[in-house]
Amino acid sequence: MPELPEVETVRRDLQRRVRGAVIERVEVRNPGSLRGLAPRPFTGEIRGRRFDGFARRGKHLLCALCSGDTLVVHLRMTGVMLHQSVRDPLPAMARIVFHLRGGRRLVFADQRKFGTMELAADPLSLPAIWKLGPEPLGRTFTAARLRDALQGRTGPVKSVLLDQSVVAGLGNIYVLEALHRAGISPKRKACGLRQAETARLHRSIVAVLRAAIAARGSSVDTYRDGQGKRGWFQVQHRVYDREGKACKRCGAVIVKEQFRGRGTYWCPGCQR
DNA sequence: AATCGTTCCTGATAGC
DNA sequence: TGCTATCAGGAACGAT
Repeated sequence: MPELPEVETVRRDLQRRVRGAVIERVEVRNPGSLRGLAPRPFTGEIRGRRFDGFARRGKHLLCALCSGDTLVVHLRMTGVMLHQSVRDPLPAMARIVFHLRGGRRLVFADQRKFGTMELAADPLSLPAIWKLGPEPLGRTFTAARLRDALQGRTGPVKSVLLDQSVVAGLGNIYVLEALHRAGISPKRKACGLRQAETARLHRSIVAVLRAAIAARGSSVDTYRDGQGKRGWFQVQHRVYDREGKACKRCGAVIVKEQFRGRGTYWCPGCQR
């Protein structure tokens, strides 16, 4: 599923290939993807505009239009943003299609229809954006800041790291991968981590995200980049989707358990 | 204020 | 073989 590294990969693809493109027409094939907004004002505001640039905040893709408005996209579990030629077959799960001048299009496809997009004059006015915690690859995300955020949180560290107001952009895959690298069990109480463990966790989060971006993300299931290609970080996973396999660090068998309604992978041998 | 369960959705898959 | 039940999960939401 698209988390920070996947959304960042798509952002870079679109920045390189779609920036400057003019939208001739918007096709709304699934109005539900527009988060309750009626299709008519949506298409009307976008038609004829130019994509000025692509930014990212957490897992949100921010598409700036020349009108000053921003198209805020969240891919959730199965969303993809595919830049293709009009000669290419339209994906079966195409939900919103931006027909671009010059024979190309930008397709928002989404199997499970959980993904959303909305138009905002100022993205910071959206709760989903202003409530976000620090960018884990930004200067404000320090070990001290992570330690502060975990203080007073009695829930399991895995759940707390999935809270987007603590750190922005982590999902199930990278939380579990970071916890393994840090040697910390997902079930540990967040506020119970020692300072050295918090420091290790901070380093692990940064390291795993950087490595995943370098590998263009994890294509465990439906994730694809802006050209429809797979990422390859999944082959570097140490716990996620590795149930029953040997831990690459200590050799113990990786276990999977439903924990708080989510599949949770960890190594009982080296995660304490 | 934090936390927990529920809900949304549909293709893939396991089980019979 | 073919059908059906189950599963995957980010985040909003309501209840506690």
